[in-house]
Amino acid sequence: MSEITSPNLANLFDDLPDAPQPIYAKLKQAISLKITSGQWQVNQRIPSESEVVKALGVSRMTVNRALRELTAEGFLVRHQGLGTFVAEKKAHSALFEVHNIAEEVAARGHKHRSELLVLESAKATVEEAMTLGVRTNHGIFRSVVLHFENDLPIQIEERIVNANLAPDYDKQDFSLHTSYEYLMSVAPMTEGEHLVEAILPSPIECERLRIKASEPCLQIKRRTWAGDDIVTAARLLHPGSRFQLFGHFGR
Amino acid sequence: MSEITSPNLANLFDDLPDAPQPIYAKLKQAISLKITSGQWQVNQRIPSESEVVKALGVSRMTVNRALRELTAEGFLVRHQGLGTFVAEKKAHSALFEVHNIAEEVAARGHKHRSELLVLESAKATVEEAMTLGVRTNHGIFRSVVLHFENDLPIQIEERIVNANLAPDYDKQDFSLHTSYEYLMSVAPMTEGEHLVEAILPSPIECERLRIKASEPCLQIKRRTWAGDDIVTAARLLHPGSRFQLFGHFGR
DNA sequence: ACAAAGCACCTGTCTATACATTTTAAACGC
DNA sequence: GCGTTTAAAATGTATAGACAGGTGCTTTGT
Repeated sequence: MSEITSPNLANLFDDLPDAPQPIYAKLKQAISLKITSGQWQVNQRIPSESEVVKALGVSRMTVNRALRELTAEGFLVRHQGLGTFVAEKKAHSALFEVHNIAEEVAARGHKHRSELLVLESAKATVEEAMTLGVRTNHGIFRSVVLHFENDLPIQIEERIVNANLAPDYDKQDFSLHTSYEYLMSVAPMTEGEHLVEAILPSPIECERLRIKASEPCLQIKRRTWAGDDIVTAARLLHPGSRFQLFGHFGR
Repeated sequence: MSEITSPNLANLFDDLPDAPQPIYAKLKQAISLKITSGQWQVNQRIPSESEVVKALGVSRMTVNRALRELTAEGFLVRHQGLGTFVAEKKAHSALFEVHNIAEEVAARGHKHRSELLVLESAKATVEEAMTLGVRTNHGIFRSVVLHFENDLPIQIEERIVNANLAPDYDKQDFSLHTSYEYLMSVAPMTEGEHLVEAILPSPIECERLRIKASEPCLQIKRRTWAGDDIVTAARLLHPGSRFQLFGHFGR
Protein backbone atom coordinates (compact mmCIF):
# COMPACT_ATOMS: atom_id res chain seq x y z
CA MET A 1 0.00 0.00 0.00
CA SER A 2 2.70 2.40 -0.95
CA GLU A 3 1.19 4.52 -3.71
CA ILE A 4 -2.03 6.39 -3.25
CA THR A 5 -2.44 8.06 -6.61
CA SER A 6 -4.19 6.01 -9.26
CA PRO A 7 -2.75 5.44 -12.71
CA ASN A 8 -4.18 6.98 -15.82
CA LEU A 9 -7.11 5.18 -17.34
CA ALA A 10 -7.22 6.69 -20.80
CA ASN A 11 -5.09 3.96 -22.35
CA LEU A 12 -6.62 1.03 -20.49
CA PHE A 13 -7.90 -0.71 -23.58
CA ASP A 14 -4.78 -0.14 -25.70
CA ASP A 15 -2.94 -3.08 -27.22
CA LEU A 16 -5.97 -5.28 -26.77
CA PRO A 17 -7.24 -7.52 -29.54
CA ASP A 18 -10.78 -6.45 -30.27
CA ALA A 19 -12.10 -9.97 -30.44
CA PRO A 20 -15.75 -9.98 -29.46
CA GLN A 21 -15.73 -10.67 -25.76
CA PRO A 22 -17.64 -9.46 -22.72
CA ILE A 23 -16.76 -6.15 -21.16
CA TYR A 24 -15.70 -7.76 -17.90
CA ALA A 25 -13.32 -10.04 -19.78
CA LYS A 26 -11.80 -7.12 -21.66
CA LEU A 27 -11.35 -5.31 -18.38
CA LYS A 28 -9.66 -8.33 -16.82
CA GLN A 29 -7.35 -8.72 -19.75
CA ALA A 30 -6.47 -5.04 -19.84
CA ILE A 31 -5.74 -4.91 -16.13
CA SER A 32 -3.75 -8.12 -16.00
CA LEU A 33 -1.73 -6.83 -18.96
CA LYS A 34 -0.96 -3.63 -17.05
CA ILE A 35 0.27 -5.76 -14.20
CA THR A 36 2.26 -8.39 -16.05
CA SER A 37 3.83 -5.78 -18.29
CA GLY A 38 5.01 -3.91 -15.23
CA GLN A 39 3.16 -0.69 -15.99
CA TRP A 40 1.32 -1.17 -12.73
CA GLN A 41 3.80 -2.07 -10.03
CA VAL A 42 3.34 -4.43 -7.14
CA ASN A 43 1.57 -2.80 -4.20
CA GLN A 44 0.56 0.12 -6.35
CA ARG A 45 -2.99 1.25 -5.88
CA ILE A 46 -5.12 0.85 -8.99
CA PRO A 47 -8.20 2.90 -9.91
CA SER A 48 -11.24 2.40 -7.76
CA GLU A 49 -14.40 0.89 -9.13
CA SER A 50 -16.14 4.25 -9.38
CA GLU A 51 -13.16 5.75 -11.19
CA VAL A 52 -13.33 3.05 -13.83
CA VAL A 53 -17.08 3.53 -14.04
CA LYS A 54 -16.65 7.23 -14.71
CA ALA A 55 -13.74 6.77 -17.09
CA LEU A 56 -15.18 3.98 -19.21
CA GLY A 57 -18.91 4.44 -18.78
CA VAL A 58 -19.61 0.88 -17.70
CA SER A 59 -21.63 -0.36 -14.77
CA ARG A 60 -20.01 -0.71 -11.38
CA MET A 61 -21.10 -4.34 -11.13
CA THR A 62 -19.18 -5.09 -14.32
CA VAL A 63 -16.03 -3.51 -12.94
CA ASN A 64 -16.64 -5.28 -9.66
CA ARG A 65 -16.81 -8.64 -11.37
CA ALA A 66 -13.56 -8.04 -13.23
CA LEU A 67 -11.73 -6.94 -10.10
CA ARG A 68 -13.24 -9.71 -7.98
CA GLU A 69 -12.18 -12.42 -10.41
CA LEU A 70 -8.71 -10.96 -10.77
CA THR A 71 -8.49 -10.99 -6.99
CA ALA A 72 -9.52 -14.64 -6.89
CA GLU A 73 -6.85 -15.35 -9.49
CA GLY A 74 -4.23 -13.69 -7.36
CA PHE A 75 -3.54 -10.60 -9.42
CA LEU A 76 -5.05 -8.13 -7.00
CA VAL A 77 -5.60 -7.55 -3.31
CA ARG A 78 -8.57 -5.54 -2.17
CA HIS A 79 -9.15 -3.79 1.14
CA GLN A 80 -12.53 -2.45 2.07
CA GLY A 81 -12.32 1.26 2.68
CA LEU A 82 -8.84 1.48 1.23
CA GLY A 83 -8.79 0.39 -2.36
CA THR A 84 -7.45 -2.22 -4.75
CA PHE A 85 -3.76 -3.00 -5.06
CA VAL A 86 -1.53 -5.06 -7.29
CA ALA A 87 -0.84 -8.32 -5.47
CA GLU A 88 2.56 -9.58 -4.42
CA LYS A 89 2.36 -13.05 -5.86
CA LYS A 90 1.37 -14.35 -9.22
CA ALA A 91 -1.80 -16.21 -9.96
CA HIS A 92 -0.55 -19.08 -12.04
CA SER A 93 2.27 -19.79 -9.68
CA ALA A 94 -0.25 -20.72 -7.02
CA LEU A 95 0.62 -24.26 -7.86
CA PHE A 96 4.07 -24.22 -9.33
CA GLU A 97 6.27 -21.29 -8.54
CA VAL A 98 8.93 -22.45 -10.95
CA HIS A 99 7.56 -20.20 -13.64
CA ASN A 100 9.73 -17.46 -12.37
CA ILE A 101 12.70 -18.90 -10.61
CA ALA A 102 14.14 -15.46 -9.90
CA GLU A 103 11.07 -14.46 -7.96
CA GLU A 104 11.01 -17.70 -6.04
CA VAL A 105 14.64 -17.45 -5.06
CA ALA A 106 14.10 -13.87 -3.94
CA ALA A 107 11.09 -14.97 -1.92
CA ARG A 108 13.36 -17.31 0.02
CA GLY A 109 15.58 -14.34 0.76
CA HIS A 110 18.36 -15.68 -1.42
CA LYS A 111 20.39 -14.11 -4.17
CA HIS A 112 19.49 -14.92 -7.74
CA ARG A 113 21.59 -14.54 -10.84
CA SER A 114 21.56 -16.18 -14.24
CA GLU A 115 23.92 -16.91 -17.10
CA LEU A 116 22.75 -16.83 -20.68
CA LEU A 117 24.35 -19.84 -22.35
CA VAL A 118 22.60 -19.85 -25.71
CA LEU A 119 20.40 -17.39 -27.56
CA GLU A 120 19.71 -17.92 -31.23
CA SER A 121 17.14 -17.27 -33.86
CA ALA A 122 16.17 -19.91 -36.35
CA LYS A 123 13.54 -21.53 -38.41
CA ALA A 124 11.88 -24.29 -36.47
CA THR A 125 12.98 -27.78 -37.31
CA VAL A 126 10.37 -30.46 -37.65
CA GLU A 127 11.19 -31.70 -34.19
CA GLU A 128 10.87 -28.25 -32.65
CA ALA A 129 7.66 -27.60 -34.48
CA MET A 130 6.34 -30.83 -33.02
CA THR A 131 7.42 -29.77 -29.56
CA LEU A 132 5.74 -26.43 -30.02
CA GLY A 133 2.70 -28.13 -31.43
CA VAL A 134 2.37 -25.64 -34.27
CA ARG A 135 2.53 -25.78 -38.00
CA THR A 136 6.07 -26.03 -39.34
CA ASN A 137 8.28 -23.27 -40.65
CA HIS A 138 7.55 -20.90 -37.83
CA GLY A 139 10.37 -18.61 -36.85
CA ILE A 140 11.58 -19.44 -33.38
CA PHE A 141 14.07 -18.40 -30.78
CA ARG A 142 15.99 -20.85 -28.70
CA SER A 143 17.60 -19.99 -25.39
CA VAL A 144 19.39 -21.80 -22.63
CA VAL A 145 19.79 -20.04 -19.29
CA LEU A 146 21.46 -21.30 -16.15
CA HIS A 147 19.93 -19.97 -12.93
CA PHE A 148 21.75 -19.69 -9.63
CA GLU A 149 20.52 -19.51 -6.07
CA ASN A 150 23.28 -18.12 -3.85
CA ASP A 151 25.78 -18.96 -6.59
CA LEU A 152 24.72 -22.61 -6.65
CA PRO A 153 23.09 -23.80 -9.90
CA ILE A 154 19.40 -24.43 -9.32
CA GLN A 155 17.86 -24.63 -12.79
CA ILE A 156 18.74 -25.14 -16.43
CA GLU A 157 16.09 -23.40 -18.48
CA GLU A 158 15.94 -24.49 -22.10
CA ARG A 159 13.34 -22.72 -24.14
CA ILE A 160 11.85 -22.48 -27.61
CA VAL A 161 9.88 -19.31 -28.25
CA ASN A 162 7.35 -18.52 -30.95
CA ALA A 163 8.93 -15.59 -32.79
CA ASN A 164 5.59 -14.42 -34.15
CA LEU A 165 4.36 -13.60 -30.66
CA ALA A 166 7.64 -12.44 -29.14
CA PRO A 167 9.52 -10.75 -31.98
CA ASP A 168 12.04 -9.02 -29.71
CA TYR A 169 12.91 -12.03 -27.60
CA ASP A 170 16.53 -11.98 -28.77
CA LYS A 171 16.94 -8.32 -27.87
CA GLN A 172 16.11 -8.79 -24.20
CA ASP A 173 18.58 -8.38 -21.39
CA PHE A 174 17.92 -11.48 -19.31
CA SER A 175 19.96 -10.17 -16.44
CA LEU A 176 17.27 -7.53 -15.94
CA HIS A 177 14.24 -9.78 -16.21
CA THR A 178 13.63 -13.47 -16.80
CA SER A 179 12.40 -14.80 -20.09
CA TYR A 180 9.19 -15.67 -18.33
CA GLU A 181 8.63 -12.06 -17.35
CA TYR A 182 9.25 -10.84 -20.86
CA LEU A 183 6.94 -13.45 -22.38
CA MET A 184 4.18 -12.63 -19.92
CA SER A 185 4.37 -8.98 -20.94
CA VAL A 186 4.10 -9.57 -24.68
CA ALA A 187 1.81 -12.61 -24.69
CA PRO A 188 0.17 -13.28 -21.32
CA MET A 189 -0.48 -16.96 -21.02
CA THR A 190 -4.01 -18.20 -20.83
CA GLU A 191 -3.27 -21.91 -20.69
CA GLY A 192 -0.46 -24.27 -20.04
CA GLU A 193 0.49 -27.86 -19.46
CA HIS A 194 3.44 -29.46 -17.77
CA LEU A 195 5.03 -32.83 -17.60
CA VAL A 196 7.09 -33.71 -14.55
CA GLU A 197 9.65 -36.50 -14.62
CA ALA A 198 12.58 -37.78 -12.63
CA ILE A 199 15.57 -38.29 -14.90
CA LEU A 200 19.31 -38.64 -14.87
CA PRO A 201 20.72 -35.63 -16.69
CA SER A 202 23.36 -35.73 -19.40
CA PRO A 203 27.03 -35.31 -18.50
CA ILE A 204 27.04 -31.75 -19.82
CA GLU A 205 24.03 -30.88 -17.72
CA CYS A 206 25.60 -32.48 -14.66
CA GLU A 207 28.63 -30.32 -15.17
CA ARG A 208 26.55 -27.18 -15.55
CA LEU A 209 24.53 -27.99 -12.45
CA ARG A 210 27.67 -29.08 -10.58
CA ILE A 211 26.23 -32.42 -9.53
CA LYS A 212 27.37 -36.01 -9.65
CA ALA A 213 26.33 -38.14 -12.61
CA SER A 214 24.21 -40.29 -10.33
CA GLU A 215 22.11 -37.45 -8.94
CA PRO A 216 18.50 -37.52 -10.09
CA CYS A 217 16.90 -34.36 -11.39
CA LEU A 218 13.38 -33.06 -11.65
CA GLN A 219 12.58 -32.26 -15.25
CA ILE A 220 9.59 -30.08 -16.01
CA LYS A 221 8.48 -29.69 -19.56
CA ARG A 222 6.00 -26.92 -20.01
CA ARG A 223 4.09 -25.48 -22.91
CA THR A 224 2.06 -22.30 -22.58
CA TRP A 225 -0.54 -20.71 -24.78
CA ALA A 226 -1.93 -17.23 -25.25
CA GLY A 227 -5.38 -17.84 -26.61
CA ASP A 228 -4.99 -20.34 -29.44
CA ASP A 229 -1.35 -19.62 -30.13
CA ILE A 230 1.44 -21.44 -28.39
CA VAL A 231 3.92 -19.02 -26.91
CA THR A 232 6.76 -21.15 -25.67
CA ALA A 233 7.89 -24.62 -24.78
CA ALA A 234 10.35 -24.91 -21.94
CA ARG A 235 12.37 -27.64 -20.30
CA LEU A 236 13.38 -26.91 -16.73
CA LEU A 237 15.94 -29.11 -15.06
CA HIS A 238 16.48 -29.00 -11.29
CA PRO A 239 18.93 -30.95 -9.14
CA GLY A 240 16.89 -33.26 -6.97
CA SER A 241 19.00 -32.48 -3.92
CA ARG A 242 18.39 -28.76 -4.13
CA PHE A 243 14.85 -28.49 -5.34
CA GLN A 244 11.35 -29.68 -4.78
CA LEU A 245 7.97 -28.74 -6.14
CA PHE A 246 5.24 -27.69 -3.80
CA GLY A 247 1.60 -27.63 -4.66
CA HIS A 248 -1.63 -26.94 -2.88
CA PHE A 249 -5.17 -27.64 -3.86
CA GLY A 250 -8.38 -27.02 -2.05
CA ARG A 251 -12.02 -26.71 -2.52
CA MET B 1 -26.06 -35.19 -18.79
CA SER B 2 -27.92 -38.24 -17.75
CA GLU B 3 -30.54 -37.03 -15.30
CA ILE B 4 -33.02 -34.37 -16.25
CA THR B 5 -35.03 -34.07 -13.08
CA SER B 6 -33.75 -31.64 -10.51
CA PRO B 7 -33.22 -32.60 -6.90
CA ASN B 8 -35.33 -31.31 -4.09
CA LEU B 9 -34.43 -27.90 -2.76
CA ALA B 10 -36.28 -27.86 0.52
CA ASN B 11 -33.30 -29.14 2.52
CA LEU B 12 -30.64 -27.13 0.73
CA PHE B 13 -29.57 -25.22 3.78
CA ASP B 14 -29.57 -28.18 6.17
CA ASP B 15 -26.45 -29.14 8.08
CA LEU B 16 -24.97 -25.71 7.50
CA PRO B 17 -23.37 -23.72 10.29
CA ASP B 18 -25.31 -20.48 10.54
CA ALA B 19 -22.21 -18.34 10.84
CA PRO B 20 -22.94 -14.89 9.50
CA GLN B 21 -21.92 -15.06 5.89
CA PRO B 22 -23.23 -13.75 2.59
CA ILE B 23 -26.08 -15.51 0.86
CA TYR B 24 -23.98 -16.46 -2.14
CA ALA B 25 -21.40 -18.07 0.17
CA LYS B 26 -24.07 -20.06 1.97
CA LEU B 27 -25.39 -21.22 -1.38
CA LYS B 28 -21.93 -22.28 -2.50
CA GLN B 29 -21.32 -24.16 0.71
CA ALA B 30 -24.68 -25.89 0.59
CA ILE B 31 -24.27 -26.97 -3.01
CA SER B 32 -20.69 -28.14 -2.64
CA LEU B 33 -21.79 -30.13 0.39
CA LYS B 34 -24.49 -31.83 -1.67
CA ILE B 35 -21.83 -32.79 -4.17
CA THR B 36 -19.03 -33.92 -1.88
CA SER B 37 -21.48 -35.87 0.27
CA GLY B 38 -22.68 -37.71 -2.79
CA GLN B 39 -26.29 -36.61 -2.51
CA TRP B 40 -25.92 -35.01 -5.91
CA GLN B 41 -24.25 -37.44 -8.27
CA VAL B 42 -21.80 -36.73 -11.02
CA ASN B 43 -23.50 -35.59 -14.24
CA GLN B 44 -26.75 -35.09 -12.41
CA ARG B 45 -28.59 -31.95 -13.34
CA ILE B 46 -28.96 -29.51 -10.48
CA PRO B 47 -31.74 -26.93 -10.06
CA SER B 48 -31.73 -24.06 -12.47
CA GLU B 49 -31.12 -20.52 -11.35
CA SER B 50 -34.77 -19.59 -11.55
CA GLU B 51 -35.77 -22.68 -9.57
CA VAL B 52 -33.45 -21.65 -6.77
CA VAL B 53 -34.79 -18.12 -6.99
CA LYS B 54 -38.34 -19.36 -6.58
CA ALA B 55 -37.47 -21.86 -3.87
CA LEU B 56 -35.31 -19.61 -1.71
CA GLY B 57 -36.57 -16.15 -2.57
CA VAL B 58 -33.19 -14.70 -3.44
CA SER B 59 -32.14 -12.71 -6.46
CA ARG B 60 -31.07 -14.51 -9.58
CA MET B 61 -27.80 -12.60 -9.67
CA THR B 62 -26.95 -14.01 -6.27
CA VAL B 63 -27.62 -17.55 -7.41
CA ASN B 64 -25.71 -16.85 -10.58
CA ARG B 65 -22.67 -15.75 -8.63
CA ALA B 66 -22.69 -18.89 -6.50
CA LEU B 67 -23.02 -21.19 -9.50
CA ARG B 68 -20.49 -19.27 -11.54
CA GLU B 69 -17.87 -19.46 -8.81
CA LEU B 70 -18.52 -23.14 -8.18
CA THR B 71 -18.07 -23.68 -11.91
CA ALA B 72 -14.75 -21.85 -11.83
CA GLU B 73 -13.73 -24.05 -8.92
CA GLY B 74 -14.50 -27.19 -10.84
CA PHE B 75 -17.58 -28.39 -8.99
CA LEU B 76 -20.05 -27.71 -11.75
CA VAL B 77 -20.35 -27.62 -15.51
CA ARG B 78 -22.82 -25.27 -17.12
CA HIS B 79 -24.29 -25.39 -20.60
CA GLN B 80 -26.25 -22.50 -21.96
CA GLY B 81 -29.74 -23.60 -22.85
CA LEU B 82 -29.28 -26.91 -21.06
CA GLY B 83 -28.63 -26.41 -17.39
CA THR B 84 -26.07 -26.91 -14.67
CA PHE B 85 -24.54 -30.29 -13.90
CA VAL B 86 -22.26 -31.80 -11.30
CA ALA B 87 -18.82 -31.88 -12.85
CA GLU B 88 -17.23 -35.08 -14.03
CA LYS B 89 -13.80 -34.78 -12.57
CA LYS B 90 -12.71 -33.95 -9.11
CA ALA B 91 -11.21 -30.54 -8.77
CA HIS B 92 -7.98 -31.70 -7.22
CA SER B 93 -7.21 -34.23 -9.90
CA ALA B 94 -7.24 -31.54 -12.54
CA LEU B 95 -3.57 -31.33 -11.88
CA PHE B 96 -2.43 -34.64 -10.54
CA GLU B 97 -4.32 -37.78 -11.36
CA VAL B 98 -2.03 -39.94 -9.28
CA HIS B 99 -4.53 -39.92 -6.45
CA ASN B 100 -6.00 -43.06 -7.78
CA ILE B 101 -3.40 -45.05 -9.60
CA ALA B 102 -5.83 -47.87 -10.35
CA GLU B 103 -8.13 -45.54 -12.21
CA GLU B 104 -5.29 -44.02 -14.12
CA VAL B 105 -3.89 -47.36 -15.18
CA ALA B 106 -7.34 -48.47 -16.28
CA ALA B 107 -7.72 -45.25 -18.27
CA ARG B 108 -4.62 -46.22 -20.22
CA GLY B 109 -6.29 -49.52 -21.03
CA HIS B 110 -3.84 -51.45 -18.90
CA LYS B 111 -4.29 -54.01 -16.18
CA HIS B 112 -3.95 -52.89 -12.58
CA ARG B 113 -3.31 -55.01 -9.53
CA SER B 114 -1.83 -54.30 -6.14
CA GLU B 115 -0.09 -56.12 -3.31
CA LEU B 116 -0.65 -55.16 0.29
CA LEU B 117 2.77 -55.26 1.92
CA VAL B 118 2.04 -53.74 5.31
CA LEU B 119 -1.14 -52.89 7.21
CA GLU B 120 -0.95 -52.12 10.88
CA SER B 121 -2.68 -50.15 13.57
CA ALA B 122 -0.70 -48.14 16.08
CA LYS B 123 -0.42 -45.07 18.17
CA ALA B 124 1.28 -42.33 16.26
CA THR B 125 4.92 -41.79 17.04
CA VAL B 126 6.17 -38.28 17.43
CA GLU B 127 7.59 -38.35 13.94
CA GLU B 128 4.36 -39.58 12.45
CA ALA B 129 2.35 -37.03 14.37
CA MET B 130 4.63 -34.38 12.91
CA THR B 131 4.09 -35.76 9.43
CA LEU B 132 0.38 -35.78 9.96
CA GLY B 133 0.53 -32.33 11.42
CA VAL B 134 -1.79 -33.19 14.27
CA ARG B 135 -1.56 -33.33 18.00
CA THR B 136 0.27 -36.38 19.27
CA ASN B 137 -1.22 -39.65 20.51
CA HIS B 138 -3.68 -40.01 17.69
CA GLY B 139 -4.47 -43.52 16.68
CA ILE B 140 -3.21 -44.20 13.19
CA PHE B 141 -3.04 -46.85 10.56
CA ARG B 142 -0.02 -47.44 8.42
CA SER B 143 -0.10 -49.19 5.10
CA VAL B 144 2.31 -49.94 2.29
CA VAL B 145 0.88 -51.02 -1.05
CA LEU B 146 2.72 -51.92 -4.23
CA HIS B 147 0.82 -51.12 -7.41
CA PHE B 148 1.37 -52.82 -10.75
CA GLU B 149 0.61 -51.77 -14.29
CA ASN B 150 0.58 -54.80 -16.55
CA ASP B 151 2.48 -56.70 -13.85
CA LEU B 152 5.26 -54.12 -13.79
CA PRO B 153 5.62 -52.17 -10.51
CA ILE B 154 4.53 -48.58 -11.03
CA GLN B 155 4.06 -47.17 -7.53
CA ILE B 156 4.94 -47.77 -3.91
CA GLU B 157 2.22 -46.21 -1.80
CA GLU B 158 3.16 -45.63 1.81
CA ARG B 159 0.43 -44.14 3.90
CA ILE B 160 -0.42 -42.97 7.39
CA VAL B 161 -4.13 -42.64 8.08
CA ASN B 162 -5.93 -40.77 10.84
CA ALA B 163 -7.83 -43.54 12.64
CA ASN B 164 -10.36 -41.09 14.07
CA LEU B 165 -11.67 -40.30 10.63
CA ALA B 166 -11.27 -43.70 9.03
CA PRO B 167 -11.90 -46.23 11.84
CA ASP B 168 -12.34 -49.22 9.53
CA TYR B 169 -9.29 -48.60 7.40
CA ASP B 170 -7.70 -51.88 8.50
CA LYS B 171 -10.80 -53.87 7.59
CA GLN B 172 -10.76 -52.87 3.93
CA ASP B 173 -10.06 -55.21 1.06
CA PHE B 174 -7.61 -53.20 -0.99
CA SER B 175 -7.89 -55.56 -3.93
CA LEU B 176 -11.46 -54.32 -4.34
CA HIS B 177 -10.79 -50.59 -4.03
CA THR B 178 -7.78 -48.41 -3.44
CA SER B 179 -7.11 -46.75 -0.12
CA TYR B 180 -7.78 -43.46 -1.83
CA GLU B 181 -11.27 -44.58 -2.79
CA TYR B 182 -12.05 -45.71 0.73
CA LEU B 183 -10.76 -42.52 2.28
CA MET B 184 -12.72 -40.38 -0.13
CA SER B 185 -15.88 -42.22 0.87
CA VAL B 186 -15.48 -41.76 4.62
CA ALA B 187 -13.78 -38.35 4.71
CA PRO B 188 -13.97 -36.47 1.41
CA MET B 189 -10.94 -34.27 1.15
CA THR B 190 -11.40 -30.56 0.99
CA GLU B 191 -7.76 -29.55 0.83
CA GLY B 192 -4.40 -31.00 0.11
CA GLU B 193 -0.78 -30.26 -0.54
CA HIS B 194 1.93 -32.13 -2.31
CA LEU B 195 5.65 -32.05 -2.52
CA VAL B 196 7.33 -33.46 -5.60
CA GLU B 197 10.96 -34.50 -5.60
CA ALA B 198 13.41 -36.50 -7.66
CA ILE B 199 15.24 -38.97 -5.45
CA LEU B 200 17.23 -42.18 -5.54
CA PRO B 201 15.22 -44.82 -3.72
CA SER B 202 16.52 -47.17 -1.06
CA PRO B 203 17.80 -50.63 -2.02
CA ILE B 204 14.62 -52.26 -0.67
CA GLU B 205 12.47 -49.95 -2.73
CA CYS B 206 14.58 -50.57 -5.82
CA GLU B 207 14.01 -54.27 -5.35
CA ARG B 208 10.28 -53.83 -4.94
CA LEU B 209 10.05 -51.60 -8.01
CA ARG B 210 12.41 -53.90 -9.92
CA ILE B 211 14.71 -51.09 -10.97
CA LYS B 212 18.44 -50.50 -10.89
CA ALA B 213 19.92 -48.66 -7.93
CA SER B 214 20.84 -45.76 -10.18
CA GLU B 215 17.35 -45.13 -11.51
CA PRO B 216 15.80 -41.89 -10.30
CA CYS B 217 12.27 -41.90 -8.93
CA LEU B 218 9.54 -39.33 -8.62
CA GLN B 219 8.52 -39.03 -5.00
CA ILE B 220 5.24 -37.35 -4.18
CA LYS B 221 4.45 -36.58 -0.59
CA ARG B 222 0.86 -35.62 -0.09
CA ARG B 223 -1.26 -34.61 2.85
CA THR B 224 -5.00 -34.20 2.58
CA TRP B 225 -7.57 -32.60 4.86
CA ALA B 226 -11.30 -32.92 5.36
CA GLY B 227 -12.27 -29.60 6.81
CA ASP B 228 -9.82 -28.87 9.60
CA ASP B 229 -8.84 -32.48 10.21
CA ILE B 230 -5.98 -34.13 8.42
CA VAL B 231 -7.05 -37.41 6.88
CA THR B 232 -3.91 -38.97 5.57
CA ALA B 233 -0.31 -38.43 4.66
CA ALA B 234 1.04 -40.45 1.76
CA ARG B 235 4.35 -40.98 0.08
CA LEU B 236 4.12 -42.18 -3.49
CA LEU B 237 7.22 -43.47 -5.24
CA HIS B 238 7.31 -43.94 -9.01
CA PRO B 239 10.13 -45.23 -11.21
CA GLY B 240 11.25 -42.34 -13.39
CA SER B 241 11.45 -44.52 -16.44
CA ARG B 242 7.85 -45.67 -16.20
CA PHE B 243 6.04 -42.66 -14.92
CA GLN B 244 5.52 -38.96 -15.44
CA LEU B 245 3.18 -36.40 -14.00
CA PHE B 246 0.97 -34.42 -16.30
CA GLY B 247 -0.70 -31.18 -15.36
CA HIS B 248 -2.79 -28.58 -17.06
CA PHE B 249 -3.72 -25.11 -16.03
CA GLY B 250 -5.80 -22.51 -17.72
CA ARG B 251 -7.74 -19.42 -17.09
C1' DA C 1 -5.07 21.53 21.91
C1' DC C 2 -7.56 17.52 21.66
C1' DA C 3 -11.20 14.35 21.32
C1' DA C 4 -15.48 13.27 19.06
C1' DA C 5 -18.50 13.50 15.37
C1' DG C 6 -19.25 13.81 10.64
C1' DC C 7 -18.25 12.91 6.01
C1' DA C 8 -16.24 11.24 1.73
C1' DC C 9 -14.66 7.32 -0.44
C1' DC C 10 -13.90 2.61 -0.90
C1' DT C 11 -15.14 -2.33 -1.27
C1' DG C 12 -18.89 -5.99 -0.39
C1' DT C 13 -23.28 -7.56 -1.19
C1' DC C 14 -28.08 -7.85 -2.83
C1' DT C 15 -31.93 -6.84 -5.76
C1' DA C 16 -34.67 -6.04 -9.94
C1' DT C 17 -34.63 -5.76 -14.66
C1' DA C 18 -33.28 -6.28 -19.31
C1' DC C 19 -31.54 -8.41 -23.32
C1' DA C 20 -28.56 -11.94 -25.82
C1' DT C 21 -27.59 -16.73 -27.00
C1' DT C 22 -28.21 -21.61 -26.96
C1' DT C 23 -30.87 -25.69 -26.73
C1' DT C 24 -34.91 -28.50 -26.71
C1' DA C 25 -39.44 -29.36 -27.56
C1' DA C 26 -43.84 -28.28 -29.07
C1' DA C 27 -46.81 -26.33 -32.53
C1' DC C 28 -47.67 -25.58 -37.18
C1' DG C 29 -48.05 -25.90 -42.25
C1' DC C 30 -47.88 -28.58 -46.08
C1' DG D 1 -45.64 -37.73 -41.90
C1' DC D 2 -42.11 -34.48 -42.24
C1' DG D 3 -39.72 -30.30 -42.29
C1' DT D 4 -40.16 -25.52 -40.51
C1' DT D 5 -41.30 -22.13 -37.34
C1' DT D 6 -42.10 -20.75 -32.79
C1' DA D 7 -41.82 -20.72 -28.05
C1' DA D 8 -40.04 -21.83 -23.60
C1' DA D 9 -36.32 -22.46 -20.60
C1' DA D 10 -31.64 -22.02 -19.29
C1' DT D 11 -27.41 -19.68 -18.97
C1' DG D 12 -24.48 -15.29 -19.94
C1' DT D 13 -23.91 -10.60 -19.54
C1' DA D 14 -24.90 -5.74 -18.43
C1' DT D 15 -27.11 -1.98 -15.89
C1' DA D 16 -28.95 0.98 -12.14
C1' DG D 17 -29.80 1.45 -7.60
C1' DA D 18 -29.49 0.52 -2.76
C1' DC D 19 -27.45 -0.32 1.63
C1' DA D 20 -23.76 -2.15 4.77
C1' DG D 21 -19.31 -1.73 6.67
C1' DG D 22 -14.41 -0.18 6.81
C1' DT D 23 -10.92 3.63 6.57
C1' DG D 24 -9.08 8.06 6.90
C1' DC D 25 -9.48 12.92 6.82
C1' DT D 26 -11.93 17.06 8.19
C1' DT D 27 -14.76 19.62 10.89
C1' DT D 28 -16.72 20.68 15.09
C1' DG D 29 -17.23 21.23 20.04
C1' DT D 30 -15.24 21.94 24.31
